[in-house]
Amino acid sequence: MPELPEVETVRRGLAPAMEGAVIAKASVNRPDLRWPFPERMAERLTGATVLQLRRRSKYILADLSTGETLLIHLGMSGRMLVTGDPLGQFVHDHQPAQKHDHVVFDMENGARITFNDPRRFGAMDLMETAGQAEHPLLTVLGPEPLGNTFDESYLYERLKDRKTPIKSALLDQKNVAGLGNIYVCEALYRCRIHPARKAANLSKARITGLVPVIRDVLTDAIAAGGSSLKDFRQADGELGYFQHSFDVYGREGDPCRRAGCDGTIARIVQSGRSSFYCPQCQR
DNA sequence: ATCCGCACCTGAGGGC
DNA sequence: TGCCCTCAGGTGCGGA
Repeated sequence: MPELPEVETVRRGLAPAMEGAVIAKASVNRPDLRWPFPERMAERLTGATVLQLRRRSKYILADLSTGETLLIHLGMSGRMLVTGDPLGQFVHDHQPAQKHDHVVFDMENGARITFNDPRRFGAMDLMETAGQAEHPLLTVLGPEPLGNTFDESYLYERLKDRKTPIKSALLDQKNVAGLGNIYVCEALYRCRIHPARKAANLSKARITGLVPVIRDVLTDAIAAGGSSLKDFRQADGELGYFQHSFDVYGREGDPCRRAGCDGTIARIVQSGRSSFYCPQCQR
């Protein structure tokens, strides 16, 4: 699943097909993903114009002409594929329905958006646009890592008393919203911080040093179109490229890429998730 | 208030 | 070929 850069890549891929376009027909092929879909979801979407596609953390938010906002989360394995368009702007003809195609939007402009999610950890919900700030999935989120309120003093104050490992602290969406397992590993590597270090034991300089690095890692990944692991595709079906830029994620046993370091990338398990790091240069 | 492990699912890959 | 095991990008929840 997609972390912030992959979700942003999907949002950008969907925008030309969906923004300003009418949902001619919404098809909902099962009652739920992680949670039940909202009441009458297909009817509430059909006929609506998508005014704007936004992203908050790993959520895509579609503001509709009906006064409602559609919330979409891709979970671990969710994809949004755009096919078939009259202008030749998008890539493929409509494909035959695939296993796990759970929701399909046929747009009046000829584009089709297919939400496919084998593991069904994803989610969709509808809320009033005016009241979206109160949505339970959104209220708990910390600041956007690429936004203005995520800065050095914020992160230091937020983490300086935490006894939890820095890895866990950065994965906690209440502290900063949008990082996942890959980009936390990569950011800690760039900062030479061992993932098991307690946040409270890190100096102020080391914590604040994470802020620009987190921004850089995410910005670089967005520029590369995200990373393509097992399940992720851009909305046009193409692969992202950032996985070729991973310094540590998935590189257990491979040599550290830092100039002058002869370490070997190791893997440990922290709260059930793999952490990749270089024991030689991350302390 | 924090923190950790569990749960929710399917599919891919490796070993035998 | 098949079976069994492990692992996978997330995150809400209950209990410690």
